[in-house]
Amino acid sequence: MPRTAPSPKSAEPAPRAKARRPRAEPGDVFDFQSNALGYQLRLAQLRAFDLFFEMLAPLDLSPARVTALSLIAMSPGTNQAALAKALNVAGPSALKLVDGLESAGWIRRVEVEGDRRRYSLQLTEQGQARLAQLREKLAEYEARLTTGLSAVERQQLMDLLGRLAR
Amino acid sequence: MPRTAPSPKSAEPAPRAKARRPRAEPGDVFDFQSNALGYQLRLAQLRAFDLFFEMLAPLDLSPARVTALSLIAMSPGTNQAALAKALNVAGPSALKLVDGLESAGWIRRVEVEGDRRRYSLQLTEQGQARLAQLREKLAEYEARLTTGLSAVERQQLMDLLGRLAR
DNA sequence: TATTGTTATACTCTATAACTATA
DNA sequence: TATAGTTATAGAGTATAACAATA
Repeated sequence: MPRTAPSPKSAEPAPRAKARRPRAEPGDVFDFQSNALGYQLRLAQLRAFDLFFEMLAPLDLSPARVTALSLIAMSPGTNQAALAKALNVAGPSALKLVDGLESAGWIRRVEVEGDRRRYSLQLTEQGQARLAQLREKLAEYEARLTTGLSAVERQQLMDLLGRLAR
Repeated sequence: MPRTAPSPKSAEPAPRAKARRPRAEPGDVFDFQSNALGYQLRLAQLRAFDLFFEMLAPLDLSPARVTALSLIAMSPGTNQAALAKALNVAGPSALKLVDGLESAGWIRRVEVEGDRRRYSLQLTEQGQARLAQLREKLAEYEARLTTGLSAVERQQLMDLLGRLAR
């Protein structure tokens, strides 16, 4: 992604008559990035994802899986339909998240007595045991993501983002 | 996506012995979202994308296409290889962006005399004419995205995001 | 040999529609 | 009839590998 201009060109000599092509510079009327919040958001998101996968891929986790795992940990016994609704994704998407968490050993599907249509989603013993490690990793991730920001600035950023997503 | 807790439960009576399941609440040790900047970033990004497509789909544009279009408008005559490098995407991805912009009537591939391998990417007359409209739409998009933020807060957010993506 | 653009292919994430088995 | 979970399928986005034409 083009983050910034290659270099300031203000010190360059003016173009000589027709010797140069009309090549616009960042900051001109066709520069739809430099002052675009949507674009900055996209770049920040890309950086956050890169860092996330770098740090958490060894645990077989993606951002979406962590969210799903967190919901299951907070509401043990929940089912896929409730999970899909809470995550605001379609049924098959929730199913894949559950499949992923299950094959990575984090959770298990348990039959529900009284309703043979649904599964109760529960942490495995291994998953339970690994939650502490995950919490540490996530704290480390957040720390690295906000390297260079003070605690106050980090909170400011959270607040401003929250007011955006409202 | 689960944005906030359903409601504060602090006013509830304490659980009676074994009458309740151990159901954790947001803010507890398994809540990996509430205080996670990465998560807030994801939500804000989702909101930004939704709004973008709502407002700019009629122009056959996606965020990536706008970035590509902007680069072409700022560097008329550039080619796909240069575009791919500037966008930090693989060749076939740049090709699809160019295909999309071309079939939407924004740009055209022009043969380059002296090097029959490459195309010169240029705005069409129609594309040229629609740039002003696009600029307006993007300004309106930014305004709607930051509804509720002051100009100072918007700039703060840009700066903080920039320091994140560094 | 290297470069430009292209095609073929694959993988991920997302969605909808249709199916099954249960309720 | 409605619900829970699943399968099949499709589309957007990304990537790599292999290829043709040209330099």
